[in-house]
Formats: sequence, C-alpha cells, structure tokens
Amino acid sequence: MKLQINDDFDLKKIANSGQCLRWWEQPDGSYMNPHHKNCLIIRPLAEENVPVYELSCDEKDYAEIWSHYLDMETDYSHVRSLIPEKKDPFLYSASESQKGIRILRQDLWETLISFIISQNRNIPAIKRSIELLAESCGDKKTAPDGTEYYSFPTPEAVAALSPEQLDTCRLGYRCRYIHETAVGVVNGTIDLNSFDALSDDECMERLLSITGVGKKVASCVLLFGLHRIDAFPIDVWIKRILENEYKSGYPMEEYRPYNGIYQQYMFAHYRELNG
DNA sequence: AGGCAGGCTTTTA
DNA sequence: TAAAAGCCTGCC
Repeated sequence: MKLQINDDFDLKKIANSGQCLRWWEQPDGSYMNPHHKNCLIIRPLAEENVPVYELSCDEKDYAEIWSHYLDMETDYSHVRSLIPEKKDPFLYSASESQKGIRILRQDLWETLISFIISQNRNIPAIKRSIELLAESCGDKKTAPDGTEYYSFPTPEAVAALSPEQLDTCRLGYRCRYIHETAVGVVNGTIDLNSFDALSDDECMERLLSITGVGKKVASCVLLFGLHRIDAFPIDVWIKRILENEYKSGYPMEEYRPYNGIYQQYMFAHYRELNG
C-alpha cells in the first residue's frame, strides 16, 4: 500500500538511532524490519516532494500492526515544538538535526534481551550477537520481497539452548544473564504481560530485579519496549552531554513527559558530531 | 545505607 | 590498545 506521512519520519535516522537493532537497509534505499511474526518493508517514493512511502503490507495490517509499531499516534512535530529554542540551544539544535526519529513500539521481550546484550559493547557488535542468537534458535522466515531471515527467538527457545549453543552467539559474560532471563520468563518469575498495568517506577523496580539489568538497560527497556517516553537512559554519551552541555543541571522536570524523546535527539546528535 | 574499585567477554576502530 | 547504549560482586 501507499502511505503519505506528514509528521516527522526519517527511515535512516530511525534505523541508525540505536533503538532498533534489526532494521536492515536494502540496496534500493528501503528498510526491512521484522516485528513479532511479521516483517515490513518501507520504501520511500519521491513523488512531487510529497512524503509518500510504499509499504509491503495491506491497509488492514497497517491499521492493526504497523501504524502502532511506528507510533503514528504521537505527534512528534508537536513534541519538538515544546523545546525552548533560546533557553536550551543544545537540545533545540539536536532536535532540528535529528528530526524524523520516532520511538518505535517494539516487542518487550526482544527489547529486554537486546539491551542486556548491548551492555559494554558498540552497536555493530550488538547487532552481530542478536543475529547469531536469531540464527541459532529463531524461526526461518521469508520476507515480503523473498529475502530469508530469522525471527527473534521466543523465551522458550532461548531457555532451551545449552550453554555451549549460547556461547556461539558471542555473548561473553552476558550468556548467564540472557539464559536466566529467558528461564525466568518461561517459568513465570518474570511476568512480562503484567508490565503494561504498572507505573513507570514500578516497571523500573521489576526490571532492576532481573540479573544483568541495571539502571541504564532498564531505562532503555522502559523507553523502547514499554513506550514510557519519559524514561531517560544515561549511557556514556548522555553522561558526556550532561557534563559538557548542562553543567548547571538538566531540566528533567520541565521536559516531562517527553524526556525519552529528547534523549534520543541528543544521543543521535552527539554521536553524529563526536562518534 | 550507599558509594567505589575491579573484573568481565568480545568486537571495533 | 582503548573504548564500547554497563552490571555484578566484594569491600568499606
């Protein structure tokens, strides 16, 4: 189907933002991304300067799955318009240069495992481990364009892996965290379905009780897996930003409930400048 | 109680 | 060789 998108929407910026580790750029400039049991291909069409895209799904699947996944309910240009240009020139210029990023509504389980894997590693290495894990126990699928890929493994599939099999995914010391988390989800110790009904703070508390999940990973899971858009992950880059650009403090209270979206602008902007 | 040092696997630049 | 979308353990 064809779709015109008038709000902020930049495929490349979303794919490179670091929130999604399985968006694959195709030779023709389109992007393919698996989600649950489905896979979507989005191809930009340059038609008379109108932001039109060709999606590999039909209207029904767009309405039921992909519109929500792409967070089309949120008006990002409005969220950007709330940034005080003169009072906070750094955030303002970050939001201008990174306009087009959206916070996807990704699967909670996949996000949890992906960000446990992410700790103390750079993005190419993270993506590699995730693909190895998918290949080792995900299901082989065929994308709408005929490409083969592996779905993100279920908790049951990961829990069933032997230590030797997990070790082939180059997870290093995170092997134990991944395995214990998968087992916890399977046996009900970790009830991912219960999170939606909880407050941000309650979600944070439960996430922190998982071995291998600290404050940073938990914040990423809140933001990317539970769509709590006020969550503010502080990684090495954000830490540098706070130290260098906000010596007199960052106005967290003032920016509620959009701290997570602003964090994404700053993260991507700073990495582009210094990474 | 809360903060800090040291260690951890592997990849990337 | 240092750094990488950090966390855990042990120690104070």
